[in-house]
Amino acid sequence: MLTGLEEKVLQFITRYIAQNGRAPTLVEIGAALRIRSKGTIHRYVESLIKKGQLHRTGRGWRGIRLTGEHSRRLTILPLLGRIAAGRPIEAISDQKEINFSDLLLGADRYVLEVHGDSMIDAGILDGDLVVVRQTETAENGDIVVALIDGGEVTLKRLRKHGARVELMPANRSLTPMIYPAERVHIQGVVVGQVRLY
Amino acid sequence: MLTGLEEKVLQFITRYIAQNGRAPTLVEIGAALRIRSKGTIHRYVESLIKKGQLHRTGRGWRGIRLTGEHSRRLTILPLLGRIAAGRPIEAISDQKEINFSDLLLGADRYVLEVHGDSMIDAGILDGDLVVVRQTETAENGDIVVALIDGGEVTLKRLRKHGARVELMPANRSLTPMIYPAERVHIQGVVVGQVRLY
DNA sequence: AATAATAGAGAACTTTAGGAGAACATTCAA
DNA sequence: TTGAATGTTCTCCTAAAGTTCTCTATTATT
Repeated sequence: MLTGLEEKVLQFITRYIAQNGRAPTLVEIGAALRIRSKGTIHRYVESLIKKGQLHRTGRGWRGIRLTGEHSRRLTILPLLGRIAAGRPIEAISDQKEINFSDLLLGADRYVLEVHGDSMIDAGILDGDLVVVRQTETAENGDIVVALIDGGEVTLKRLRKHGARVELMPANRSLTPMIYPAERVHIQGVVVGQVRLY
Repeated sequence: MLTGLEEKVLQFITRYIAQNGRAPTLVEIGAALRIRSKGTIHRYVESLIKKGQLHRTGRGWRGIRLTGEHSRRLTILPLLGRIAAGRPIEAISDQKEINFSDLLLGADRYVLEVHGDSMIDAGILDGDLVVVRQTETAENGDIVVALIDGGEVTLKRLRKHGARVELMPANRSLTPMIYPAERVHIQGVVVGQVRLY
């Protein structure tokens, strides 16, 4: 059973690791809790270790870990909350994590740089990168990399109408392209989109 | 467990190898990290070898390699070419690679889920994830996470006008918000945007 | 009232991270 | 072959961090 302060120390350590990827120092913990003494903080940490909430890796600085925490991968970043782009709301702090491995892993993934504006209404801008999963089949509504007549490649939203295939740009000023199914070969499906600022 | 500097050395070596196809020299590593002593760098490299992050091929110059486990981190995907979203052009096949590590690396990065439509004209849609670099300073034109009056958080494009700060939504139907500089605190700058389909 | 648990301060000490650089050995390319 | 570039092995140093200890105060329980 944890005391009030032990609970707060543990919460702070948890949040710090989630945000910074490494443990805080004793002084950093103390600063957060308005405690000036390193010795006092040290006592709490030792107590939390004894109670099984924390453990130590080696004996260097910042050498404490949460118990049971799976090893952090570089592709996992903390999801700190939701931010309103509409009207201001407060950012929520929770424990979720975003695993980019889901987007990146797999030998069948590759990246294309998008050129042009035809998918702008789907939030895919000129210069964006799209992560594509290599496949020859796609569902209605997927954004696909389509090979037309074996020569040209384009990025469009797919709509199948029996023997005909509609490749729909996401841009109000452009019109859909309609082809017989045999002229269009799916090269892959967009599974993600990334933009670097 | 790696120390802060060990982590930086490893990141630099990883990036250097990805860019140049061969390992850096000790002096090159030192120059990147503003460390003058070869001996100090050598100590870090030895430590990373002992900790299994690097290994040596023979003993020539530039004779270090990334360990198998490390190079298996799939933050690098092949960039196969450009795809036209406007009118069809052919996909170019070249050797470039996209290094997502640049986006993901660093303990100062975190992710926010965007809620709302105010950045829609910048291609940031409701539900998108933005990768934020924690900082208190930003340049004109940056998309920033701004804390207003210490209470509310919002995502907007920054424009500074002397003592006044303009937070501009990227949505034609919304108007900019203008505040005295002291009411607005920058929490971070958007360095990337990711959408998972 | 006595006791135990909780809580904080801080002094004194040890250990670790990190940096500089000298001296020497090895490797590579002109 | 030879010298410059690179790698290796040292020692010395500092600041930051962790550890151990004592002293004190408060609060709840018996």
